[in-house]
Amino acid sequence: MPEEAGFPPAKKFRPSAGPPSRARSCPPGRRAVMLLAAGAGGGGGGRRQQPPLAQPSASPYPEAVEQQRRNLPIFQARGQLLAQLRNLDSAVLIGSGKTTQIPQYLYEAGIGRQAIIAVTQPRRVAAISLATRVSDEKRTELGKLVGYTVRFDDVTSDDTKIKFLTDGMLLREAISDCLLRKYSCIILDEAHERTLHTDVLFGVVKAAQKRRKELGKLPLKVLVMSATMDVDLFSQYFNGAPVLYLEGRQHPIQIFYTKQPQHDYLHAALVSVFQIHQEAPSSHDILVFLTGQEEIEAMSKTCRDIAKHLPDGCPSMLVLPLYASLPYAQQLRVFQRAPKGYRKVIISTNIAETSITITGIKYVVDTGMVKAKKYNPDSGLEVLAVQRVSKTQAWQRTGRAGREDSGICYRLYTEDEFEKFEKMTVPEIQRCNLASVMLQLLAMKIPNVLTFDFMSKPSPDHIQAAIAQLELLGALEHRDGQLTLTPMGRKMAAFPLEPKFAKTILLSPKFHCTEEILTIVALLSVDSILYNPPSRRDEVQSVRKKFVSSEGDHLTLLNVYRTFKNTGGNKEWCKENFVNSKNMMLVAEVRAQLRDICIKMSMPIVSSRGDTESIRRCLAHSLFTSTAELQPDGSYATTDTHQPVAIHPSSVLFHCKPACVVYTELLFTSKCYMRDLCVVDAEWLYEAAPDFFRKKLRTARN
DNA sequence: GAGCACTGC
Repeated sequence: MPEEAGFPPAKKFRPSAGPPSRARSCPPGRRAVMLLAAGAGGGGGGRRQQPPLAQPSASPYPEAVEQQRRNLPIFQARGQLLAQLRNLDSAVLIGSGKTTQIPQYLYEAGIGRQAIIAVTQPRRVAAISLATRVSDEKRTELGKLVGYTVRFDDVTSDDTKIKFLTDGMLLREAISDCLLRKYSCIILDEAHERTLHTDVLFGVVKAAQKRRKELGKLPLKVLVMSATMDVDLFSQYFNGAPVLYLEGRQHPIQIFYTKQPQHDYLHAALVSVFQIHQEAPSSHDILVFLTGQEEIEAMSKTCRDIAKHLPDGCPSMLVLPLYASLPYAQQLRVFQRAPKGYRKVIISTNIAETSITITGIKYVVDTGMVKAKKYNPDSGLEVLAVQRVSKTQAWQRTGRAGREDSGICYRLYTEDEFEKFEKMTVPEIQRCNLASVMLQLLAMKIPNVLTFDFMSKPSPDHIQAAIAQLELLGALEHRDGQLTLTPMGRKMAAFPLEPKFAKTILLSPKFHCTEEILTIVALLSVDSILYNPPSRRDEVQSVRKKFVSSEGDHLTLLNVYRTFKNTGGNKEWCKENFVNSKNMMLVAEVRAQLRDICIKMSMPIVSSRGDTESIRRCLAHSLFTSTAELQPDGSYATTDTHQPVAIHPSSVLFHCKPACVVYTELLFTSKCYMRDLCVVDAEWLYEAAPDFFRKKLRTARN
């Protein structure tokens, strides 16, 4: 074992259930408990294992499919499970390998047949692949009995009874029907991830269930599914719902901690990788968790360099970086089998923790660090910082080593350090701007949004900051002591956008530039279309010159999009111009969706025909809360709070000194950076919001 | 003067 890291003897545990002391016994005091033996039966285990977009194949032998379903460990509990679920309003299910089977069991037993059974997922690919798989198992065409709904893609019909959908999509549906009348049963899967949308859905679904009961309508059954044991909160929240344990198949994983704390986790990771590399058979792949692109690219290069000079008899090494902004074709390489005699070493962000599942991983090296966003409601500032993972996250990483067979996990921290990690990751709802969430809840006509029944309540300051932001955008009014949406607010809620971007679109007809604003907002609402490989920086700069606008990033991006469209945009063009084609395609889809919404609202859609000033005026009028001015000493400060800020190095204005800018995002990394800037006239801002600036200037002087 | 974890509508 790596000497410098100083690993003591291993500990064994079973991954999906957390620490061993709790894995095999159920906490006392449960009303209903079910335990299944691990390791029984064949078949696929019911969990998605294929890479994104891989097509799960239908078995040519239908009987075989049915036999496979019967062989799943969960099948033994089917009768007992159904007997309980039939009579319950709500239940919490723990364990793995159940997402494909539970909805089928319910349907086959005639539970929830009066309407649709919904299964929500945090991610699109999961909703699509699960629906595909279940429709195969039912031997029906996808979109008939079993279908899915995700943004831009609705594969359902009047026959659909089992519907997989993203939780964000179900939340959208709740805006037009907050009682969710289409559904008899809602299964909230991957609840342990506590994504923003899942957390809001908890509240919306609970309210719908209660209201339907009061009105004597079709009852709504709610099942919460979690892969981890920390479910007390779920059970309490859903009125003490019973917890059912379903132990799935899992493989033992040995864990090694370091003897000493590691001050340099990158060096420790490097040492561990090469220790494993020199000892283990080449077919055993390694997955390393680091925090970000730069770190990962640097470590990849170092690994490749060292691997060139290893002694004879050592396997070759195939080093593969993995992070979200990596072009799709390069991401796919992690799924390919390495050539004979090569070991795959995948160096990844936490994208490999949940979003991407790679088969064949035998070793996990966990640095215990993650880059994550925090939000400060006082300043409205988002801080992106490297920090310790939570225990839950560490278990999740460890589990990645035991998906097909037993595995080994090296934790580059001591056991004492691990014990001091936070138990759970802070739910997203407590670390992000809540303006969108509040707008959506108000659009659902939920009575007291300020006291909404969240499972993990955000602080009152946090909610108040979101309300204040919506007020500034003109979305709210106080009527009869209640907060309600203005007509503007209702229109804003129709767009799948941050409220300030929805406002930008709604203001654009006044400036006769809706065509351009639709493009700009679409560009801002997806990940950057610009691909910046650090090793080819000079090349990127010279290619990008032709698009650059001295008026800022918004207009530069608009130029890239226009050129892409005018040259009949294809992947070849994207590659030559360092444009991420996947994101570019997405921009076109988003734009079309936003345009449709405008048309439904009977908004006039006109172009400014080359007049860029009107576009900048429109941005100034909608983003007036996010502005900064040049100070006498050459630095920048925000107009409202005089927070010192700097132009982000990715901006086309990085080397320029415009007097006044609007930005779309403030991000604190090593400094407080403004991202996506547009040059504006200070006068336009005062014109846009005279009250706001008068008040701000006064407080600033005091 | 020098940099951006991950989803989703």
